[in-house]
Amino acid sequence: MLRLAYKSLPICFMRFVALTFIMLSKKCKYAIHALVHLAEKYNQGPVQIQEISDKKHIPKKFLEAILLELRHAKILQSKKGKGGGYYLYRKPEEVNLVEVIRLMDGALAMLPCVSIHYYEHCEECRNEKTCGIRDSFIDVRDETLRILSRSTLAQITKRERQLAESAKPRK
Amino acid sequence: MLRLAYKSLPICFMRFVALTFIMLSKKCKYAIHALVHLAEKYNQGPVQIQEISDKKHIPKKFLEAILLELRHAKILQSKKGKGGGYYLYRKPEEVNLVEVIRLMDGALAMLPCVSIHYYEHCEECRNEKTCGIRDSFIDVRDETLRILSRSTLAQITKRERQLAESAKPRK
DNA sequence: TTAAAGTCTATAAATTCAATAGAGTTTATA
DNA sequence: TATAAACTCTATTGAATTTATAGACTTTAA
Repeated sequence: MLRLAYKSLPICFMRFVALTFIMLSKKCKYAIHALVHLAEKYNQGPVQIQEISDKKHIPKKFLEAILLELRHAKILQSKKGKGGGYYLYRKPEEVNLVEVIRLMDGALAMLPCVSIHYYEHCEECRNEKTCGIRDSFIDVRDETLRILSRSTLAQITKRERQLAESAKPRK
Repeated sequence: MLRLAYKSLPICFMRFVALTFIMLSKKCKYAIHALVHLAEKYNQGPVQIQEISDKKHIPKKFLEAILLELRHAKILQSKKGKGGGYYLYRKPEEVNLVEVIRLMDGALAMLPCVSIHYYEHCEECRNEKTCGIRDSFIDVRDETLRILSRSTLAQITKRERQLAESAKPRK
């Protein structure tokens, strides 16, 4: 994720460094927003890429590729030809953020050596058994998984309706 | 963080894509490992860059820049000239992973719109007040902060000693 | 005075991210 | 059955970031 946050540091190559954040990629954010849009339109027929692109301000060509990937993962289904478009392949309750993030960005863990799906041996610690750093990141991973697996498209759209309701001016 | 995990996908530009993970950068991992090493040698005089580089398998020149940055953040102190090196500026109890990660990689939050230190308005959701996506990521952020702020260098080295002890063969 | 060790500026190579171009295929419907 | 709408797929590009290296400079102990 690119984001310019200028730091004044004496080291040349770090002086006007754009801080990279440990954040979701744009691709992943786009995917989530597109899915939420489709969840709102669940059971209302196919939605065109152009509509999602317009509503969520996502570059159309980039969105095409993202939706295609979601279709291959059997999260979305599409209908080709005139009157076609994309729609959810499963119920909104059955799609959670863990699956979407893993598909788009890969591991949820902050270190490869604590990742469940993308595990990789850590170069720096000689002995994983006695590495005191891993524990904290295992805890973070588990909490993240717990929270994001509860966040389904159904839960998100429900929450949006609640927030919209409470934001309305009272009679 | 670069890591090659090949996916077989029909889309050309995503076929042999190297999955990017939402992970700590190498720079940040190196920083943590270097700090743990210095915490182990707390109050034992300056430790040379070369020693840390050798022990933790970190490229020396890269490590130099990292240690310098940690010194500017008043986490480390250095001694120049012969017999010089780096040592902790504060007690190991007073350096936690939140500070180190924020310094090296920036925000801990997974989305700019839920970040405390690097907040940025979200382009995709028109109205932040009624966005149903933010809540989950606020929860993740808070749990991550809670866990990593408890992870101090003192806690990590203590844990390493415990693990080393329990890994020993019984008499 | 000299060797050891950190400081600093500059640059390079590899990789990733985000986006775009354009031809091809499928389908509803006039 | 022709046509326009809409998804599918391959390919490529440009910019930015990450990681690493080169080399001159400064400080200090002995």
